Amino acid sequence: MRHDPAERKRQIIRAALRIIAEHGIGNLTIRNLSRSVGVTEAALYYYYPGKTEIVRDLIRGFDDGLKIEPGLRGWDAIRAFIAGRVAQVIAEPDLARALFAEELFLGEPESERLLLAMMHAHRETIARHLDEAEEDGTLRRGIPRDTLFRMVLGPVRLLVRQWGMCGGKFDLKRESEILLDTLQQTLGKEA
Amino acid sequence: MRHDPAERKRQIIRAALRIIAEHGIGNLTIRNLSRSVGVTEAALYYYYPGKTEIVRDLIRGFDDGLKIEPGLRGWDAIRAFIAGRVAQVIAEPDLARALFAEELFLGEPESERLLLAMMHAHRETIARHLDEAEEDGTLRRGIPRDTLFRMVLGPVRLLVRQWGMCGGKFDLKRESEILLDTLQQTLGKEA
Amino acid sequence: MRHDPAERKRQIIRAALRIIAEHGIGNLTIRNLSRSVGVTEAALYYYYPGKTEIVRDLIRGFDDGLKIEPGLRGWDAIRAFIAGRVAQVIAEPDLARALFAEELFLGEPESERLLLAMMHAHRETIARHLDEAEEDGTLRRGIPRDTLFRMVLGPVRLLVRQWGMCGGKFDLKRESEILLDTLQQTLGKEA
Amino acid sequence: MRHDPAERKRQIIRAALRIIAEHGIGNLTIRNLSRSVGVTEAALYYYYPGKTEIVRDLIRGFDDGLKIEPGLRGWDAIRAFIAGRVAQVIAEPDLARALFAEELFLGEPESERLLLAMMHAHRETIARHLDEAEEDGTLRRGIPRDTLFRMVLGPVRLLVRQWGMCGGKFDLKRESEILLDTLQQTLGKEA
DNA sequence: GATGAATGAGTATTCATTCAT
DNA sequence: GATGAATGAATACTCATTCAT
Repeated sequence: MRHDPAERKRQIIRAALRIIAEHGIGNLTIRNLSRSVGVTEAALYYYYPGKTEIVRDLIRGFDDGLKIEPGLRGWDAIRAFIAGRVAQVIAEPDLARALFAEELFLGEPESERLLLAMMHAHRETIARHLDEAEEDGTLRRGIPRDTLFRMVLGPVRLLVRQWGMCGGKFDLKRESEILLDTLQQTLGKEA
Repeated sequence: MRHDPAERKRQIIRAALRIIAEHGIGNLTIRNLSRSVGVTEAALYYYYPGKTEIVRDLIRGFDDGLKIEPGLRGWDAIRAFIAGRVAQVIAEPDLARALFAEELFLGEPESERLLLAMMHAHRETIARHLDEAEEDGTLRRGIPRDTLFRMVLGPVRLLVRQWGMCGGKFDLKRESEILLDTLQQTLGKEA
Repeated sequence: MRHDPAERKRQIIRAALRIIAEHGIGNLTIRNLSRSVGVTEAALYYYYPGKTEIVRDLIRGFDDGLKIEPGLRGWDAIRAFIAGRVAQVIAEPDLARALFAEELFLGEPESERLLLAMMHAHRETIARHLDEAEEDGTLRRGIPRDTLFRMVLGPVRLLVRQWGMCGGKFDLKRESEILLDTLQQTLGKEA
Repeated sequence: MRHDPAERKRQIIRAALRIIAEHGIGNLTIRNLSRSVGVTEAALYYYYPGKTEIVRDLIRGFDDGLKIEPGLRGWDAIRAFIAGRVAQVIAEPDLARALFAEELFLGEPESERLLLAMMHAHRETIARHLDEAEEDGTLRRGIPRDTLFRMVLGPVRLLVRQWGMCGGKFDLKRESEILLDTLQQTLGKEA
């Protein structure tokens, strides 16, 4: 059982993520990756047809298990979405270095496309829930939607990256809750 | 005179930045760089001892011309700081792709250190000015300083990256002003 | 029974020949071969100890079923020999691409030796029958034996290769008969 | 002077030809080639963008210096053409192993095309001169043109290959003259 | 100020082969 | 009879760098 193929693939992806987080994408080579997994370079090609597919799987992992319960709306949905991200990053800390670093994958057109599609989908989701919050009267009116989006997601992205860059030295979950409370408070209907 | 060494170096850095922005850091090779500049690969070594030093200069360029007039304090200083960044990015649009992508330079320890130092310095500066704003009564009390920092700089970073990734399709200056107005308004002393 | 070992081996050899004919000997890899046969790479090693032995069998196949009825002599024997080659090539068209391409198997010493031995044997056979034709008075005197051999077998080789390279677009049997008639006529006793 | 680039390129091509002749095209690797030339593998890429271009130049060399003086016609032209080939092969004996082995380059589409084009051009040339010989009354009538072509060039090809495979053990020039005399005699107008 | 020629280490990938199951 | 998983050595090619000129 130690070596069912799906598990090995996961092992490879995890190792790839760790290399990116620790030594940058420039050091994500087949050699480094195979060593990190503990097999030969050739062995990787038994599981993946090429490096491209490894990176593709890695990027797809950015979205894994990231579903908002469909019942939620407005701020609740946004909080759930962000809590999901935070949980994901805590579960796989190496994600924090790569998750929001779209530039990393520049030059590999397929990766670029994948990432852009993901970003777009997330923006749509958040924007929809911000609209709901406005309707519900729990969000100030008059702020342009794009600005609003940046004010909500910008801080989250920075928070996660800070956590990644300092090696998880602070309590990400707690800080994210403080951040969201503050956002909700300052962006909420003014007294 | 057209090619005094300092100018050539600047030319090299600009070409490097363009390559990173357009084709990713993985394509920043001595060969590509030399072709982009229009000289031989060997010629680059006349100006720089090696690739490392080119990247170092490139990163140092991130901070060039980024001085807040010393007279300012509180929100004025913060706005000036961010306006400076925005002006810098508009002047050199390729910056937008690399400026906040600390992960790009992972694996080159000196670059990492440089970037972290820059980030730290900026955080100190902003934090100081946020303190001033609190003292001046133009900023809500009770928000932890780190959270505050994230809420101000996170959106700016995201804004600049969006502008970079969409190829400068919107008016960055205007959007940054809207963003700052909104920030100042929502974070300001409540009613 | 559909897959008794001998049949499988023949199947492997046939597949190998087809690969060489269609994609060149550089594409005769264990992987391509196994896929073409429809089994795993490892499975080939059940039937053959290695690639070398596969190639050896393939070359041996060049001579399979190539027997001149012992009763014949002179031109009749030569015609029978060549008709045999032609029939063989028509039965297995991929042969036409490899049969006379001794260079293909250079670098594998055993294959080289095998091929040279085959060529030598054929030359002896043909030469003997040419001698007989001279004795019988159906062949001009005065032409050196080596030249004679080249004048008879050279055109046949070229004919077969042309047929192979154009994908069997003309009637090989008919053309070979025309060729032999003409050879016999022009090389026969002058008026 | 020892190292002007054109000479180095010629040196590379010659080495490549020698490898093919001695060890087969399967051993024409960048590593073997570079060692044979006496430089690093990387150095080859200074002169050629890739292996493909080396092979292309090599094949182009098959046609180098192969011009029939335009004044000649009929048998004279054919003899000149063949004498040219023979001289070429004697000057560069490794050619003998590769010159007529079209199969060697199967699977590299560009090489295939190049070779086929060359073969076609030569066939046209020879066929034209055979027509002339018929007009001039120095060639029997009634032999189909394709057959005629095979009867003339087939023996030449075989002769050259025999010379190549036995390592130049006999006098190629002399044998080729004997061959041509005999051809001209047997194919000439019958008494 | 800059080039042409070269190198050694590294890149992704493919090869024939092995072996426990 | 055959497979799945793996390997070590090779493949073509690119990298940053050097150095004589």
